[in-house]
Amino acid sequence: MITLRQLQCFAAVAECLHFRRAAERINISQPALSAQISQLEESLGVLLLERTRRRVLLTPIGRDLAERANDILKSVSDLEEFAHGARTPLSGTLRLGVLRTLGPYLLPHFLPEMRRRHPDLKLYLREDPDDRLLDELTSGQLDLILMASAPRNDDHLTVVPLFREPLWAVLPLGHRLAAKDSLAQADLAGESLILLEFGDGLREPVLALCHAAGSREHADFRATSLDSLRQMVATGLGATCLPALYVDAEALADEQIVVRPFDAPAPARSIDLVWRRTSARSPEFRLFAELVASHLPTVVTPL
Amino acid sequence: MITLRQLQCFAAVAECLHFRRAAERINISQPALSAQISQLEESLGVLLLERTRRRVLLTPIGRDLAERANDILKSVSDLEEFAHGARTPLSGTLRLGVLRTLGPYLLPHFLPEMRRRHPDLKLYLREDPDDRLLDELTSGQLDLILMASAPRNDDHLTVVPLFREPLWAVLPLGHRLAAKDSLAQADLAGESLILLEFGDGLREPVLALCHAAGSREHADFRATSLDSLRQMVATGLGATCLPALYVDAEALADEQIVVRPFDAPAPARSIDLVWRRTSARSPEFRLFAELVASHLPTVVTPL
DNA sequence: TGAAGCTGATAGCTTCAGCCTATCATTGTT
DNA sequence: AACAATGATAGGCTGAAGCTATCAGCTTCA
Repeated sequence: MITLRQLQCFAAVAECLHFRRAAERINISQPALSAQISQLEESLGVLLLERTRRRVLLTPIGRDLAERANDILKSVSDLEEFAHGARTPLSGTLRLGVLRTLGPYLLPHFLPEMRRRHPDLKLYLREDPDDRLLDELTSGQLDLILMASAPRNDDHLTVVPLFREPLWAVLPLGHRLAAKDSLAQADLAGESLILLEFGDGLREPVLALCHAAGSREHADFRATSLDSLRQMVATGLGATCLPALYVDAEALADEQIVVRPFDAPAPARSIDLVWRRTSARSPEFRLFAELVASHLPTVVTPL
Repeated sequence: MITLRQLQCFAAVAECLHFRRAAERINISQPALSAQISQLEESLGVLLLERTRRRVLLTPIGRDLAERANDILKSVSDLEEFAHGARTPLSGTLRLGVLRTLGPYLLPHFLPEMRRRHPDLKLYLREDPDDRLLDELTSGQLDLILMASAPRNDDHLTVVPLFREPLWAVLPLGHRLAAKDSLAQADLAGESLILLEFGDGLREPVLALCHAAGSREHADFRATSLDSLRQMVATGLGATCLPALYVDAEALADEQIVVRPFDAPAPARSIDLVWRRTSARSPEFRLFAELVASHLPTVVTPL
């Protein structure tokens, strides 16, 4: 195996065409440089330099190889510079997983500021159900995830609570509860609520609400996205609960539905930032958490 | 400075995500590999791997660097392979200098065969006057030159005589000598011959011929190329002598002029192949010489 | 719950690659 | 003929890189 040292020495000689000057340039003695060149020629099985006692010339092969050597040395120095630059926090590539019911409504609040403060950060975003997110985090396919109610009993994970996101009641036009400005949970007694599938961090808190309020899940329909849920409500299929960030971003402007807050204590889901405890970039991830926390809209409750 | 060994070790671990298997793959012990990785992380100032006792993951930076490391290793292995392949004779790039009055008429005779037998040889061609060719050869800008009457007293050079190229008399239509099938040198007595400038290996032998035959250089005209020389003769400006390869390739078909050979011993120029004695590729150059010599047309005399 | 089996890290030792200084051998210059 | 410059060689030292043996943390399974 040839070494970078050999290539470095060779590149120096190829440029200076003079052993002593080349040796001086890379701060070694002339014999040491001679030895490196000899070894390179030996292991390549090719004469790179044409030595007259009086001067040095590159052989034809030497010319080609000198060019390649310089390219390689440049790549190495790029790599080193890249690694050095990567020590600045929140730069490089970060693979962030996020719930489908959360990402599109939360990220716009902090991504512009993130880009402003950490222009070298490249975010790879992946939306998945919570179980998949956890799998991908622990298997190393993701570095960081945003999810609801992250598991607290797994000491491989670091979980940073970010905020509580309240749920809002979403009713068809002309619903009996639409007349009230805000609802108590008990107002939903007897209602059939349309729920999401598992995995988006919403089904569970709404089911809990049902249990507490004495309502139940709509028997015939189960939605697969917040938008379809909203549209199902708009067609009069029934009522539901939607998270505050989505309501704020999408539902308030929809005149086909009625949106009402709950009285305190409002039902809510908890959003956490999670990473592997062993991750080398924990400090950066805490920075990430702080940045997200400081750019939350007023519809959610910081923790 | 990081080393290729470190990159190689890192690339192996990045692929296997397992120290022992990676160590086995590159045939070192696991502790040795651990040490290499540690040193790489140390010198880059960056954690590349996330070590759980149970398994290994790449950090985000590690992923980027692994890709770069693989690129670099690939370049190195390409370089090695290139150098290895370059040991086959007459491959790679060869910078050949040649006289302007020779190249276009000689090269077509052997270049096709050269390409067939040595498909990996890339020829860089340069046409120049003889003094410039010698300068460029000794300064290392050329590897090999084809010229006339190369200097025999310079023991920095290896000179291989290739062939003698006879000169032919070239006359305007209706010239008094056009009636003869072939000329004796003395037939030119009293003629004014149009000559080339210095440097193309033709002026000197024709001047010698003038001296021997009792003719002289045309006082008013001196040509700068064989084609212009031919055209000057065609307009009746005077007679001249042109080399056999040119005559064979270009002048025989020209009906505006008359071309006549000389009786033996015909005036001629000697063509040599020349390289620096110190050149590492001397054996290949001898091969080159043989190939050229074995593809000469019958109009020249092999040596 | 405790033993067994992985994992990567560490310790102690050996070898050899890489470097230095000093000097040689060749060649071109004065 | 003496001198200067250049790359190669010799001898000796240091430290990097490798090995074997072992440790320490974790998982698995009886």
